[in-house]
Amino acid sequence: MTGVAKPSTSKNIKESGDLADGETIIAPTPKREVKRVRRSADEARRLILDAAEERLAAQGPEGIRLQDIARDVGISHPAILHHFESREGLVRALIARTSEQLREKILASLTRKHEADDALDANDIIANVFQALSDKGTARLLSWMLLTGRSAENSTSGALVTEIANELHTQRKQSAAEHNRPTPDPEDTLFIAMLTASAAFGDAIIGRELAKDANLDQTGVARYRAWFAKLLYEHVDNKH
Amino acid sequence: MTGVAKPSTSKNIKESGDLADGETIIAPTPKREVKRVRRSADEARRLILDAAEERLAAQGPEGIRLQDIARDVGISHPAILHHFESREGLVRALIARTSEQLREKILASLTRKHEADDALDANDIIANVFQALSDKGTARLLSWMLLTGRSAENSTSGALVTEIANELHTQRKQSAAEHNRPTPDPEDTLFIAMLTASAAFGDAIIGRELAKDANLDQTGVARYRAWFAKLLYEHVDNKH
DNA sequence: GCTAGTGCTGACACAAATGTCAATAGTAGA
DNA sequence: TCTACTATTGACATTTGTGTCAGCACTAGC
Repeated sequence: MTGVAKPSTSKNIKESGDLADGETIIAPTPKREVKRVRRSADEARRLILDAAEERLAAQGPEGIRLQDIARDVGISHPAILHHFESREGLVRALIARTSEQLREKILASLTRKHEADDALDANDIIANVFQALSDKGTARLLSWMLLTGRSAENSTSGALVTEIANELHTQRKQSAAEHNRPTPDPEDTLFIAMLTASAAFGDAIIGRELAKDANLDQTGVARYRAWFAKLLYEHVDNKH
Repeated sequence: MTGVAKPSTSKNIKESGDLADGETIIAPTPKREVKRVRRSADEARRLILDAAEERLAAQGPEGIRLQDIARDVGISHPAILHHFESREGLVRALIARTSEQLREKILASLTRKHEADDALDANDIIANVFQALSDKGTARLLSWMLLTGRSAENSTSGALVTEIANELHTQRKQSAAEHNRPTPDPEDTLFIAMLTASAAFGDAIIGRELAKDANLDQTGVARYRAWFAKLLYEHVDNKH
């Protein structure tokens, strides 16, 4: 979007920077009259992160450009630098927020199942995990983080799998005890978590391509995920 | 051998630690005396792509910078533009080459198993697929391709899964016929291929993090892949 | 109403990367 | 050996994006 032709000479002619509203171009735009919007720092940060997130999801890593994001929010790009110090700071903040959101979503999904009586409804959990990674380009963001070597600064995504595996294993042990079955192998549970994470992650990135190529529509994708859930479920069922 | 030191270049020096060939750095090389190296166009293209591939694997997408790659090869950056027209052209060529190599590797691995008597040795195939995607940052490249929306131009990666699924299904049908068993569901085979692709793809990107976090060493990772292969194998065994 | 604090802005400085161009120099083929 | 072809180069142009700076303007606290 915003394929507006540049003035090509210098940047002085630029009106107010808001390319969205057409009226500002024609009108002399008495800037003095416009009341400058002033938000709380938290609110401003939130809006900026939202815009950055959207850009990232829509256009990939290179979509994170201060000028563009600033325009989306309706502020000038130095305002972003004011709040995040640098582009790198913005990226880090975005990664941190996204990771935390992912963590909350997935753990919530797991413990929700835990409270319900049926030990683990693989179908729902799988669907939730796949969904969480696909939403808002979360997997894209994390993948970019890994691709650019920013993983060292952020341990959330890594630690998450162990956390999940532990939670899962607790449930499996409990379920096994209730049915008088032998305790499952912890590594088996870990591998289930790892496979789910990898598969969901990969799916969030190439899933669309795969589905398109295989001529799978919405329901086909749903069948695929259900198939995967069943695969795991049957494995668990036969195993313990 | 361009020993020309750019005035006040900042981070190029810092990065030079991972250069493969040391000779270009050490040699003082008075420029006038050096015989200009002239390669065939194909050879030059190959060297440039190799360097780009290495940069990409080591430093991520942003590692593909004409100046750096040119320095790696030992040429000037306009030479790259001469051979690939633009940076975008280089990227496209790299994607094409990598996709093709991946395709060959995986299909070779599949048909190799086909020739051997045992229908499909899941262990080997899985290992090969995971390996092929991890090598040289192939998955990273493809992931970047998808992240930046270049997927439309390249159908290899997408079509590959269908191709694999077809090949796999042929083998399954054959195996089923030999053992007087009912024909397997084509979609089941497709899902196996999709899951394997997603899992291997995801693994190539976050696998390192997952393994590190879960305290899995080399053998642990091998166990994980074997576990996955077994999971599929058992599924196939129970299914048909 | 006044003042301090700070969110925010325009203009500019700066760096880095891609791309252009005319000229140079290997090399194959006559 | 000569000639046409083209791989290759240094210098330059352009673009684009980040970061700096001094000052303006909104709001809370007095």
